Amino acid sequence: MRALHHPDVSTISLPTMLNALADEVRLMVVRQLAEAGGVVCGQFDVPVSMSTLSHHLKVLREAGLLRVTPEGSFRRHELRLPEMETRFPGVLSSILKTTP
Amino acid sequence: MRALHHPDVSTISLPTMLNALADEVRLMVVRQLAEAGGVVCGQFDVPVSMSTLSHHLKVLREAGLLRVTPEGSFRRHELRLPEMETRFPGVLSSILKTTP
DNA sequence: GTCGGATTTCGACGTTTGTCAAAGCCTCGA
DNA sequence: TCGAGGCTTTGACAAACGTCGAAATCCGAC
Repeated sequence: MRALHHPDVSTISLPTMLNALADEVRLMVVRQLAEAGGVVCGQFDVPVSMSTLSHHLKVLREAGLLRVTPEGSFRRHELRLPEMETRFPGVLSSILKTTP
Repeated sequence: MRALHHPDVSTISLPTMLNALADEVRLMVVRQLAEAGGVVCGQFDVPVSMSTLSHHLKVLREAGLLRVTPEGSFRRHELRLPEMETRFPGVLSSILKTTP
């Protein structure tokens, strides 16, 4: 398995982060992660195909919002909330507080 | 002058708002508005042509972030911060607190 | 090693986006 | 009424995006 790249949050720009969150599907993913802690890829409840979900997860990961850890043949996804709060205080947390 | 449409903030979705803010130029505009209060179109300091700026202002207005009032031959732009705070508490204000 | 399940990558496709120059529209003042 | 200034609209274009199915990859179990 190729090592997954997780950018240092200090290198993430605000537009990059906001762009990652400015999509209905990705917002669903982030909300589900915030609620459930770690979520395995196949367990997200989203109305798109597996390959599209995979694409969205990549966008979120490259924007510094997700940490992905292989667990056997699964992949566990977690929100990098503490780090994002350090980089952009209040932004992600206030977004998560909005009602879907 | 055709009447300018300002959507009711209650009809704005979070992705729409975030998408409007997920652009370097539009973020510059919003920051300048937050600092200066009302800003006339021609006075924004952005690295794009007038027509492109006009396009970005339209995106921001349609996302409920701006109120535009004709003043003679000028157009005054204001951030709809209080309304957006009601709709999505903390989101816009925390974004404005980040350093450019 | 091989099979099967989980996930990603690859093409491909249509849509949306950001950009500019040119043309158009509005308002004010002469 | 005419002209000029301020802004928007139009038309064009390349680039980026969201989507899918099919093929490829990876991992654990048999």
